[in-house]
Amino acid sequence: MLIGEYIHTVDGKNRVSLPSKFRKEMGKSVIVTPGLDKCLFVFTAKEWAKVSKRLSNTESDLSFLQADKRSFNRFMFGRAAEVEVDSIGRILIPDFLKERAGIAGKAAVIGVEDRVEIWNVDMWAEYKDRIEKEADQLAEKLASENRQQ
Amino acid sequence: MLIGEYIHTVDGKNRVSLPSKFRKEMGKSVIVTPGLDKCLFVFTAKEWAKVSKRLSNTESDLSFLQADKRSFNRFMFGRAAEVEVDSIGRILIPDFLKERAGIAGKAAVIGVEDRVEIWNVDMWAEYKDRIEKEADQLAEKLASENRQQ
DNA sequence: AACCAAGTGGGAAATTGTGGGAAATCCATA
DNA sequence: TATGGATTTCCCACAATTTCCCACTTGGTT
Repeated sequence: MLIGEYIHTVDGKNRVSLPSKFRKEMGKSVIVTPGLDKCLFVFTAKEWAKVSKRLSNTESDLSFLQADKRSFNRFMFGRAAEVEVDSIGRILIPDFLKERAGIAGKAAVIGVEDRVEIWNVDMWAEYKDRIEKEADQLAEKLASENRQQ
Repeated sequence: MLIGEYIHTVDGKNRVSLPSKFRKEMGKSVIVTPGLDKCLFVFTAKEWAKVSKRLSNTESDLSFLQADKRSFNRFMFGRAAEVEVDSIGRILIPDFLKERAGIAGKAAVIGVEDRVEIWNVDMWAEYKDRIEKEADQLAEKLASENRQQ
């Protein structure tokens, strides 16, 4: 399971070290995609297989209108990149993704159960503040939704 | 069951001894997360599995499509850390968690049934005071209600 | 008093994160 | 097709941090 927060540098060649604790699980090749909320998602090959299968399956129960779905898939697939993990555990962030996430200098690398997210450090700090404040409300809400199921 | 209060030092390398009475139950690897009231929760691997399963609701593979779930997962996993218990029963508190809990020098290590909590000593003292006063008031209130009957 | 267990501290070794140079590849142009 | 330049890939090196191990101290027990 991928968990925890790490602040790593993005060097002049757009390389970011994966935290050593993640390396085993990440394997030697990963998929980087634009994520939701202005971060980047990094999936293991295995997770990506799951995700892409679910997204491309036209009979899936995802409540997308077909047009929306096409757009979303362009967003996810069209801008995804398969990148190699180098011999000492770094990945290379393609320019357009780096730009999209507003990443430069330092980046927050976050383990979120089965994927990794890469954030602009400041945005991550802000985001954390916000979710912390909302946490209690959110927990209650999820709990009540659970109850209703 | 984990019970009792211990004041332990957090040394220059961010290490804290688990009370020897807790060690057997904690195993060799635990999960540390930000808890409520600015303390840290320390779960056994087993407890964590329960907690995270209950909260993360993994039955939908694409939970990242829902904003609520994204937030919550980042909250749960992004700020947690899996840490090894060293050969003599200490754990290492990651900087970002230590900071969040305002821990330095000394920390209160509290057994709370099925998890351990780590507190800034002063905050713990205050919290205890408050609970105790509330308990007193509550007792008095109950007593006076009784008297009036 | 001697012993044991628990908590604390610190040194040495191993690992991790970072930077940068050299080799390989690609691309445009002559 | 050959050439020069730029970019990418691969590899090595350094510094800082982390990990591992051992030793000291304290307090309680026999």
